[in-house]
Amino acid sequence: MNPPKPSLELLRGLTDENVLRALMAHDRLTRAEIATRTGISKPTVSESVQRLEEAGLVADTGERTTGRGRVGSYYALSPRLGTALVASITPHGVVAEAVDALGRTHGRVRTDLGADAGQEAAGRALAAAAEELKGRVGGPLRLAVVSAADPVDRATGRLVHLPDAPFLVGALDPPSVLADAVTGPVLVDNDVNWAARAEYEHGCAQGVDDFVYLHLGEGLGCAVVSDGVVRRGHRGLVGEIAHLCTAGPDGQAMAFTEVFAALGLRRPASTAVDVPKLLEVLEGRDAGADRVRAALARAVGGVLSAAVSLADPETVVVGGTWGAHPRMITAVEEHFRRTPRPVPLGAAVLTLPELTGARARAVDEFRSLVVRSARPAAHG
Amino acid sequence: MNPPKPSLELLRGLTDENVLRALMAHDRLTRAEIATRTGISKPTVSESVQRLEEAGLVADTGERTTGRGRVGSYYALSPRLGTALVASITPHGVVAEAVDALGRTHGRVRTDLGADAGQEAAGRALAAAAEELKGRVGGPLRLAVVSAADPVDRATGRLVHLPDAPFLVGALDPPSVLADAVTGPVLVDNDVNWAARAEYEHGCAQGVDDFVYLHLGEGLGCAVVSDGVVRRGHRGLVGEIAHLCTAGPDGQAMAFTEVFAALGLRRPASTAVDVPKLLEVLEGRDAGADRVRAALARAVGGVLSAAVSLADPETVVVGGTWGAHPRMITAVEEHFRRTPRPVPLGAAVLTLPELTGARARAVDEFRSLVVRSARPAAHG
DNA sequence: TCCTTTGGTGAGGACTCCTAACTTGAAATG
DNA sequence: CATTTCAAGTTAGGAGTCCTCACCAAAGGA
Repeated sequence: MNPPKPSLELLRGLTDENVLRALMAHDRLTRAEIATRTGISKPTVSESVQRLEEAGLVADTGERTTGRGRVGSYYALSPRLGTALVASITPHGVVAEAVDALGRTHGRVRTDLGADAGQEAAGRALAAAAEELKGRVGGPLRLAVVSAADPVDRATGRLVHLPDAPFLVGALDPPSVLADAVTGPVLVDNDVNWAARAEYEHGCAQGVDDFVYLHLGEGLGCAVVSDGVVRRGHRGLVGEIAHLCTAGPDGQAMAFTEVFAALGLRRPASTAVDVPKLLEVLEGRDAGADRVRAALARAVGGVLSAAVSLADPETVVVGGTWGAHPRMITAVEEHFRRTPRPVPLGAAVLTLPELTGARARAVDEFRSLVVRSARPAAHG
Repeated sequence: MNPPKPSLELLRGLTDENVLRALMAHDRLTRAEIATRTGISKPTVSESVQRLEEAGLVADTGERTTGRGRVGSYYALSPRLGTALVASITPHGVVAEAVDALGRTHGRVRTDLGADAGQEAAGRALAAAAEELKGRVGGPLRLAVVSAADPVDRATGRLVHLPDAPFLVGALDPPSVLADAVTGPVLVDNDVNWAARAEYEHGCAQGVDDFVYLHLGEGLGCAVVSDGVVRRGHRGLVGEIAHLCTAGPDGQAMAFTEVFAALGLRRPASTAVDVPKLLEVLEGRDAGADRVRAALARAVGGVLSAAVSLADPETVVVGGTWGAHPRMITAVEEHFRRTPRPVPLGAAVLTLPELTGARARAVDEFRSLVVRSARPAAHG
């Protein structure tokens, strides 16, 4: 609402931020290089570097320039800044990494979980992975970004069990599980949203500010990217499409998840999609397989009509264990092309996309944490 | 990506912005009052006021303080800043206003259009209204914000005719129609989006950062507010729900607009909803009316399931000629309450909401235009 | 008439950024 | 090996911005 109050302190903070951002983009720079990169004069940069060195944010690497001219000192972000934790939790296991402010990965821990490991095991694995990484990188974990294969409450970061949706990871509260290992905030979101971010930054939706990412796997979900940001909605449940009203096998209206029940494609005693069986059908050659493929295409088409109406995407990206299957893409596209408002359709291209997206967010968040820590007096 | 470069010019610009924003919030202030309101020191404010007066943005009103102490001079935004045009175009006519940077309305013009006036008449009425207002306020129209009762292309501001959707206002290109009367940018969006903004700022969704506004009138539309902003999507067609797949009268899946065809509630030779007939049914007491009401509630319920899945709203606001009808609200709520993810439902409360929303945007936009004009050298 | 009160101005200081010139020390050059 | 070249970094000085503090001016109240 109100513009910031002008002050010389604000100006100095801006100089420090420029210097820090330069050192986040290039791992080591001399003061003269920082000056040319930022466009700030050499004396001002020198002052700022001195301030930041005293504050412990920047350190002389000990390396020196070689070549003609005076020997220069290379500076870099202090290794004592610590790292950020990135973790992905799926029913199959936990993968965790530590990343620094330059976006470099400093370690990776992987824990496989048995089929019915339960949420306690997942929580323990996450906490253990964090401790392991903390020890390995030898510095504090300043924040964490967690991906979970379930809906996440936006306000608390806890996993949410919605009616008639599979609860793959189970009740888990990452912020409290990680409270001991991580000194700062713990950001949690579901894997589909992180995957969408990854496709936006490095994948097939690069630079597309408005798109929808449809995830079709054991669970059914999607992500909505609007104006370049993954939108989460009030509770963080954007994209939980299990109950979206769509067309069933015989043309009757039903919830998306019910379509799989009607087609006999649910896992026994569960609301999760029976992926092996579904893939078998996708490959099938008989008339029954044709009928199921058509029914799936029609059901997905109903979901897409909703996505087009409510998100107006430039493209739709389809991912997930069976969603990205070529025959599925073809079937959906063929159906979708004949609707009143078709949109280009593409298959997701990244592997482990949720980790990529979470990592990108962790780096962003860690960087602004570091920049903020350079201005202790800023209260706005 | 990169923080702004620190410079003394930036600091000065910030002071000027603080002074201007203070004068936008209170129509006349002395320099001492500006200093206390902004928290900036008196000498600095004095310098800034002098600069802004020389630049023609601020003017001595000639009024003087009364009471104890030295007589102070009241300053205000210069009347030569001009005004912003706000206009709403519906099939029934054109309403236009001029607003200044303080948010005060300076004139209102209303032109009724005959039932089949056509788009040329609408365009002429809009241009005439703009000229009339320009003459009446005696200054330039620096920008325009237009509401139109049809989908609007986000990139060009032109109206779009979607298949099987009524084209109420018709082909119209507000930016070119207003090019002569308005010196600056012309922002166009559809009435539903503006209405949602109005309900967000002054209506029943005040401060609710994530909600969906459903408009049920001759046309069918909705607005999605996410993180406090009306989202428009890639082409500006968020909320064009005519083809959203929902449940028909007998439970079969069909496009939302087709439900009205199936119920005989479309206007002859058109895809617009026959509102008088629908209202008659809403009031009806026989079994047929019950059946139609149930069918409408079910169809709207399907749309809401999509809205909940893809936007995760905190509340849903229903407006429009028949959508806000008490019996409609009741019927929809009764149905919606029994779904897996119900959300509080409310009726829209504002009259002429699209004008209110467009006016709010016009004031915002005009204010930042004025602030920008105080920093001629800012290139970022 | 004198005191109080308040808007506005002036002087001076602290601070930030910049340009320009200078210092430094190693590599290139002869 | 002496000299030149070159680039990193420092120093000096100046311009500009904001602030505090003191002061002035003028109207109202005592």
